[in-house]
Amino acid sequence: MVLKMRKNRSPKPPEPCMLTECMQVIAGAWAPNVIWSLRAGPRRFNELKGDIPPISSKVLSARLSELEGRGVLLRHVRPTSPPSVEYELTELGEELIPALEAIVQVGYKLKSLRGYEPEVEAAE
Amino acid sequence: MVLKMRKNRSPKPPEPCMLTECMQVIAGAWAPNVIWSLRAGPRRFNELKGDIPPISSKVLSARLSELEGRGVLLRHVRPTSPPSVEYELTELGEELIPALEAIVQVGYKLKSLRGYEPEVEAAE
DNA sequence: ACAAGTAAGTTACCAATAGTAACCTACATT
DNA sequence: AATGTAGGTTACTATTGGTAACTTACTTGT
Repeated sequence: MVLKMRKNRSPKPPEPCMLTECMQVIAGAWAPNVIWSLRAGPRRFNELKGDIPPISSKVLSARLSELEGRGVLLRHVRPTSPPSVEYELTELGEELIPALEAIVQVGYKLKSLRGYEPEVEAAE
Repeated sequence: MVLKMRKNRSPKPPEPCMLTECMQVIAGAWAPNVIWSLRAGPRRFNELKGDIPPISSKVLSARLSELEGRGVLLRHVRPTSPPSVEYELTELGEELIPALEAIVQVGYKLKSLRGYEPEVEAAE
């Protein structure tokens, strides 16, 4: 018995594109966390680094300038000494919050679905 | 004038962890697209590859076995000739759909925010 | 006066992940 | 016999991420 490939369910898919479209905006390591940390207002470089402990300066720096380039956040240098830099979400950046909230909700649900920790035992 | 670092807004952050928690489940290239393609029912390897054109066999294969390992989807071999393989979302996998829907919604919103809003399907 | 601290990064180096293209097995059709 | 199909794997390269040390210019502590 030979199989035939089923057609694409969406022959000229409009939606997968939209998924990819949005995913590209929040792409890159820790990008969602950065946006999430900024949701309640402006935040400085080292504050963000403290909010997201396992992130390094290098990656945070890279992510911030990418997100700035994509119009998700603004970089604002303040004339303190030493100079400090504040980042804040743009209007576009704020559009992303509902999606991140949905992801956080799933986070909680996954925890309760699993119920227990799938800790790996020995056996290598 | 010297600055003091503001405290973490969430001193023992429960929510950033939940974000990361869920993001790890959908991590890896094209993982959200794979889940999205499976949302309406089971799908075979080459069908998925057709749904997500720029994905390669290698990456699709890697993503599918990771997602299987995380309990997001099931792999089911059917005794056709040549053997065919169907993938389908588990209950856990279905929990992710609302978050992906939220991301898709943002995708649409970004398009209109940016201005180029070609509701017409013209000219490729 | 001089050492140490701070903010916001950058740099060099290495590891992990993703992309590209060729290849594989076993069976079916032409 | 040659070609096609399904579901991958393999080798190789390119891009991304992680670690740790270093930088610049100003401030504070001893």
